[in-house]
Amino acid sequence: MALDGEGLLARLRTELPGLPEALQRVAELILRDPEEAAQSTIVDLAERSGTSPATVTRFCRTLGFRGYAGLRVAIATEIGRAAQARWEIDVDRDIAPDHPLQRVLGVIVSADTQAIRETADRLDLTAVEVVASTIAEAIGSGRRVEVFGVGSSAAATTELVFRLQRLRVACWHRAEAHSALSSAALLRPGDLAIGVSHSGRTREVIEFLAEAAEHGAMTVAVTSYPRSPLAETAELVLTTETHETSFRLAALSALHSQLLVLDLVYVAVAQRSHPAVDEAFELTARAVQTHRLPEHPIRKGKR
Amino acid sequence: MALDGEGLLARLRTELPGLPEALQRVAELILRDPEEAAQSTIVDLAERSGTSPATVTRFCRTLGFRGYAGLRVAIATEIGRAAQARWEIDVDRDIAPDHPLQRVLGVIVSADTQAIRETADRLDLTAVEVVASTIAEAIGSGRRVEVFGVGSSAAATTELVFRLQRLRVACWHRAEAHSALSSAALLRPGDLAIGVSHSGRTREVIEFLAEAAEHGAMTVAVTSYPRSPLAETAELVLTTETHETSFRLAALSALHSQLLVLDLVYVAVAQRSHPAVDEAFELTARAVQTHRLPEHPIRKGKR
DNA sequence: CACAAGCATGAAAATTATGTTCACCCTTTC
DNA sequence: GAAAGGGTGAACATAATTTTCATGCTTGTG
Repeated sequence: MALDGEGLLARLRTELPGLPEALQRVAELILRDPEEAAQSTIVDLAERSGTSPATVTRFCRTLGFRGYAGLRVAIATEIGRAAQARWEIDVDRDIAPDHPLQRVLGVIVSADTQAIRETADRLDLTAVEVVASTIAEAIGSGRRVEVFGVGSSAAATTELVFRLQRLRVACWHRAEAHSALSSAALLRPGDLAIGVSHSGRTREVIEFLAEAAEHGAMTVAVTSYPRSPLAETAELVLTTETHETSFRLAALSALHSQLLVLDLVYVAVAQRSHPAVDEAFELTARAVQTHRLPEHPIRKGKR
Repeated sequence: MALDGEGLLARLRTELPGLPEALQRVAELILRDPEEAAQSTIVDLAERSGTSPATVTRFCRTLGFRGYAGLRVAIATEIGRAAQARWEIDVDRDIAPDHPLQRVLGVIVSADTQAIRETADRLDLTAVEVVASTIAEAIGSGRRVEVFGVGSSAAATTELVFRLQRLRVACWHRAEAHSALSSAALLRPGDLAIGVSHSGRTREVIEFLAEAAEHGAMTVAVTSYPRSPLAETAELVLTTETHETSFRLAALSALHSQLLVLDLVYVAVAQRSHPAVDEAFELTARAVQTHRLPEHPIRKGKR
């Protein structure tokens, strides 16, 4: 969407503590009943929050809107969104130690789904296209794909590699910085290096991409911050949006965003390597099958 | 909302032919670009539709709104709804080799978000409660937590372990079946074993849980099939729903569901281990910090 | 401690947007 | 072809929004 109020309510909640007192009162009022706020005139809002219209205007400006109308529309948009998505009613609250599980779950779900949706909204499909084609070309051609991510991002990279290998892509994930750097140094033009880091500031990953670039490989960054050092180092950037409601939540949902992006890359590669690879697909599926117990009629469980 | 705009745009389209000419022009303009309409003042709208403000007011009344503000909010709400719905529509389609990326993305997003929501809907919170408390008790008490999953599920388990370790839980993830079995054999009453398998039929994982149970550990299965052998082996079952639109998609979104469940477990443990652990949390965050390049000036969001 | 500098705030003025009235025009109908 | 009736916009009235400005409060400094 062009003009977005995406996560407006979330942002309000986040920024609320940093706001001057009068503005806080306005924010609270809006958060307490967004629907009503969207209907109110600026005077209403001012009165009910015990402030003045001038303050409300300032409030809008502070949030980056041109004026009250902008805020109103943004709130209304959010209401529409929430109405459509049942789970997002509880949107964007933070988690406190004493919150019941039901609520915690609601918060996590909304953070995750919103992260996924926003990532999808803003993803640069052209870049994905390029990445996928490059990987697809690497199949059976002796070209290599090196993927690197540490900490939480490692889960995403492992998964990508695991899947790409099923497609017969010569693809590796390095568990630690040293071997990642060595592998990067062995890359050549035509090869591909993918670095994943939520913050875009993980030194090891940046060095990994830089090393790869130096040796002529194409470099791709997967990060939430398109202006981070990692992004600047890379040729192509795939942006993963996250909901900055709280630091902890952002970290959790970042993984979902990363997976989404990498899933798409994976599927796109599978599409582009058709049909030679469909076979590889089936083969690996069958190999795994033998480790599974046979499909069987369902036993009536005790639980 | 009192006068709601449910399907406002649809209604406009329906009623358009029956409207007088000037009002039609207004309706068309709105339908052509609802977003822009929501941003415009009544004068803008009048000018661009070649009518007068008076006409636009009449238009609002005709539709049952109290005035222009009402219409505006209704349009904005619709926009939000549409934006949200966009990712929900594509459900139940499959992916074919020739589908464009945009569509593939839509299918993946809807499969993932739906999997997340359904998992949340059906999750047995009581079981989560028990698991979380057990893990929380394990902190600093010499009790152990062993987690095992192979293939795709390994990503989820690695992540869980990574996070739990930050909370000072004595927690391990085994990379392969043999060491998983040995570790399971070393478990004792009070310890916990978590086995993750989408299908619930991965032999290694089942054996792992069985071994753990034999030694008196509490056993938890995370699987999409609550009546699978894995589930029957385990004491507690956390069910991850997936959308069975296609085999491939189910596998992709299964990971999101697993992550959701394990995220919840993680947060629940963090809650229950407060406050001794808040410190551990900060500490690890800081240790990682030094590997990051310094934070840089934050973009104060324009608009 | 006095004082300046800097913000936050609301009162009131200025501007703009919105709603209302009314005169006109174009159909339609008899 | 005249009267009735709805549709329309110009002009006005009202209300909402924005801007300006004076004031009080905090913060840092000599």
